[in-house]
Amino acid sequence: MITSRDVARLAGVSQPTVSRALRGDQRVSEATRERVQRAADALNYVPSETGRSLSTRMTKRIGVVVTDLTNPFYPHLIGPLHDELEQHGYRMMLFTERSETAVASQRLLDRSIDGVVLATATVGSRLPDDLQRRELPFVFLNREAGGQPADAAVVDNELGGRLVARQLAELGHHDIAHIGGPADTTTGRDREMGFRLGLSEAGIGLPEDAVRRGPFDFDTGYRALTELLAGPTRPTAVFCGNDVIAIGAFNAARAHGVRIPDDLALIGFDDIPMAAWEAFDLTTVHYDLAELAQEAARLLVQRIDDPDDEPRRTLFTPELVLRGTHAAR
Amino acid sequence: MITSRDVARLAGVSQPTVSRALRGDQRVSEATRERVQRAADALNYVPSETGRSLSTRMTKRIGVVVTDLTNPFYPHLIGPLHDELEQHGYRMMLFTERSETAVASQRLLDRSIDGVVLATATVGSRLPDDLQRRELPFVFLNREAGGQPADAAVVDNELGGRLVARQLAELGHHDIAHIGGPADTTTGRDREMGFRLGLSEAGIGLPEDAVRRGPFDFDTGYRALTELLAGPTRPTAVFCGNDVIAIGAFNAARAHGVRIPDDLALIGFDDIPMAAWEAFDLTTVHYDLAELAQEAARLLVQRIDDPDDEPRRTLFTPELVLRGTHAAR
DNA sequence: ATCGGTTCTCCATACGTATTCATCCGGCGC
DNA sequence: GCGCCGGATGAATACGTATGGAGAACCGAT
Repeated sequence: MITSRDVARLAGVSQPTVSRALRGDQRVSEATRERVQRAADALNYVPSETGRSLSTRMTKRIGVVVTDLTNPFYPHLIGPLHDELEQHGYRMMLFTERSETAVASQRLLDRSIDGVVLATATVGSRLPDDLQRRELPFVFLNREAGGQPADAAVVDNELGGRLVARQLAELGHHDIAHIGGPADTTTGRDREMGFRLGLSEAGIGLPEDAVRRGPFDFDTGYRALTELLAGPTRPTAVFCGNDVIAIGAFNAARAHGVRIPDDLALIGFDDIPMAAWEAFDLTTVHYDLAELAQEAARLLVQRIDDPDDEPRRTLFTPELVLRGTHAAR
Repeated sequence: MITSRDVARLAGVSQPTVSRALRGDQRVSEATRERVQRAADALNYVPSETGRSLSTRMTKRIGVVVTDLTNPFYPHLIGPLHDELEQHGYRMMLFTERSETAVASQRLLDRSIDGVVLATATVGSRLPDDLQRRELPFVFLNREAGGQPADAAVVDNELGGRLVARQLAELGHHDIAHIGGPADTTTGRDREMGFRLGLSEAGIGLPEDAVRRGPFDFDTGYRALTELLAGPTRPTAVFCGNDVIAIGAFNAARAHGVRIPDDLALIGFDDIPMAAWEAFDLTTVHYDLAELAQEAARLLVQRIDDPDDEPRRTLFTPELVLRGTHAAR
């Protein structure tokens, strides 16, 4: 393996000079810098990231914690996140939070990363506390965990739910159902809360047996809608906790011969690109997903640069996108 | 920061003993091991991954190179890949190969990873050569790059294309089109080649203006089908280079009022979960995507353990899944 | 010629862990 | 009581880079 010593020997300088020259330190003369650069090129030298990390105590790596990668929602966060982090000189390590075991959190705490993006926080989670105790900077993306105030890039989920409620009320719906995300996620909880508030402002109730909850995935929507259709009072409208659930519900509707939007209005949340496909043409709640991820990256990078700043929470304002899956009653 | 020295001091032993004790080295007595373990627990000690890497010259990290994360295909590779790598004690770093600049490949060659999974190889790419020159183990996943023989987990794309051709021939189609992937990918090339061969065996031609090519994404399918529908001879069947293209084409068909499968047969490739959704019910070429990714992980881990083994190429056999997007002419 | 002040380079060392080799100890056989 | 053996531990060092402070070389001014 080629080290900075080899380069130093070839260039006839010391190892520290190589280190400084290649990083553009002003204290190295132009002539020396060129000589070193030539030697480095000749040897195809690439500085060891590990050596550098040990010395600087920075790894220039960020851990990103998600649960299920195959959920179509996350790639739309991870993609922009990756690019934004790269722009700031950071690379991305992926972690799945399947089981929040001690072992798993060890892997975050072994100083192999400079910070963490929590994209799938749950309300009871101990992970944020662990990170705080270790002084490992982190930021919430999309969901929060309650508890201590911390950096976060999130959507005004309550407002989003409220917008949907108003729209459905305006369209004349009364028998309304909700297929929401898990109760221990802020996205699940707040969207439902806003929806309930919006409905009650319009004088519409949301009985508990018209509410289903589950993971933010296709199956949740598929199964829950199947159940709702089999129930005593068929809803005429369903608000889904996110687009992936809505698309699950959409497919269940099709499987049961229920026409959308004539028989059933369906509204999602997130406006992932798939929602706009002709096959679905899903009415949903829009916000800038890429911008959300980028903001999280920026917040985290700033936190790393300045650990003692006040926590900052960026709240994105959602808006309703009216497409083809809603209709008047 | 807590180091092994702190643990050593508290336990009343030397630093090397801490290192040995915590890793279960047999040469440490049971009594000492317990004492060290208690001290480590008391201090919440987590060994520094960086220090360890510098010493062992292994990082237990694998780089995964993809192009576009938001393409719905890749998550189905990355998810199982992540899990399989984790089982072998490796973590995953994500790289995007947007521009194959020198800088980008530096990031792979700085010894911050023990191996690379190339999921989006292109035929002309210099990257595999660079890796080989640096003796950095790598494996091709899904696509190959031609050139030197190397470890690879791939599907028999030619057979897959041939299966589709036979099926369409059997259904009586004559005016057939193909919307394929890029010509510089083995998946694009070989699927098209197999398709051509299969068609010609059945005495059916595939004129060049019935073939469109582009990235394996939604837009390629959408745009290409729109063009084909506007052409002089409308095809009655289209074979798409993968499911994502097929779903793009599906949506274009819907946008133009073309009924599937009555007006147009549509066949994809990969059988990603989305293909089975009722909304699409896509006839496609199936293989075990998760197993493919896992095999790539296994091949890479073995290569790392044994750098001088013969290169191994695992070829998965695809089969046609008949769903609802094909019909007899 | 001496001095002060730059400018450039090097020496020494730090970072945290793993490993090689030496050492120490007790126990055993003769 | 001597030597030997094996088990357990410690001292020294390696891994590759970055950095603080010291030193060398050079310049211009006096």
